[in-house]
Amino acid sequence: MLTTRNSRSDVVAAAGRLFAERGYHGTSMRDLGRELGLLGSSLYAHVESKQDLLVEVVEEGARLFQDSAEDALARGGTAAERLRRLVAGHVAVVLDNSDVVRTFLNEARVLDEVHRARVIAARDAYEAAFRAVVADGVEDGTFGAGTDPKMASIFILSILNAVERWYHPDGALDRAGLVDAIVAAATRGIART
Amino acid sequence: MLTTRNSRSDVVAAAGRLFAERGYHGTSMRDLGRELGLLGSSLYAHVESKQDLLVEVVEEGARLFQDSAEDALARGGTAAERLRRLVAGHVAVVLDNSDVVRTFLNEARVLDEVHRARVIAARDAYEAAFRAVVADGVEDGTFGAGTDPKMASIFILSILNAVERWYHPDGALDRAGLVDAIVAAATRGIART
DNA sequence: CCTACCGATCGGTAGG
DNA sequence: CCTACCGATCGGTAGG
Repeated sequence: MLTTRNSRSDVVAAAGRLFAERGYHGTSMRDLGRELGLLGSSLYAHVESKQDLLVEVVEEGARLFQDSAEDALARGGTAAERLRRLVAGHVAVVLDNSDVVRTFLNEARVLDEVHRARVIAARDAYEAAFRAVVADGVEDGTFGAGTDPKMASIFILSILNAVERWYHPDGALDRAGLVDAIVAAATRGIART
Repeated sequence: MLTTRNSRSDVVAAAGRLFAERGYHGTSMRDLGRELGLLGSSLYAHVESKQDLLVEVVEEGARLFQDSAEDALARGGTAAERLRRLVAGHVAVVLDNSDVVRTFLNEARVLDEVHRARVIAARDAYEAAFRAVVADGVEDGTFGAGTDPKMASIFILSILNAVERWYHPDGALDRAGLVDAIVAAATRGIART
């Protein structure tokens, strides 16, 4: 059995896994090395510092959400259609990159101020995309006239960001059903239908 | 200026603050000592171990939510009334004990299996209270007949648990307005009204 | 609550 | 990617 050498992206991926599971401060470079079958000190052939690894994982998370929102909006359509694509895109990002997303959501506070500010800006831009779509939906009558786009966006994103905490892909609810349920909650109400 | 000695509960309170801000692994006993104006080693006059401090903070969080749910249900009333009291109680717990709550929500994974299992059981019981009230509301017609109590509870709790991440008490939205908005999202829909 | 420690582990480096 | 380290910091203890 041939064990190939690790690439830099292997190291980043493993770091995302451990940071997600145990947190940044709960993961030592020796833990990370063990995960890859090498010594902690050997990691410095691939990476400059531990912080550097966190920066890469978190910025990958920011990129995934940004790209998802861009895709969802680029195809146009009604506000309802765009909202559904935003929700479906978010769910896909969370379920297909849970390590990166969990690190992005929970460990960004450990970053130095410069990088943390960048993450906050990315989150704000992402939320703004949701807000704009909801505002469009209020104008075209998809959503109720009294809807506050900011509050609605916060609530929708609260539901989306919590998905990772409870959803199991092998359960009774499949991915499309999950998206349907969240879109229904957003448009028809949590306890409606 | 007289500086009094610290009590055990002072130590636990300070631990909650630092665990919430920097995480359990991001907080050293020397950090905690500095916060209280004493040396890290002096903390062991008040407490048996660092883990012990985490256990106390997290179990206080569990207790706060349990008591809140018990109070909300004890006074009876319609499903809608009980749901509103559950929401208002949750918001009060979060806003009046944000350090404890943040530690409860984010640092429980660090606990040993026995204590972590206890926390998970407490969370399950708390969610069950929401589920039961929503189920009652479906039966008495307060909520739509198609409402899934489990899914609705998860969504409501997702919104409630996220409050701590964005709500600032000194902003335009006061506490009663926040509760109203969340109850409205739960009953009339996120993007309705 | 302090002094004076302890062994273990941490992130990281030099040199191969 | 390993060997062989480094200084700093960690949780915690003995004795007062």
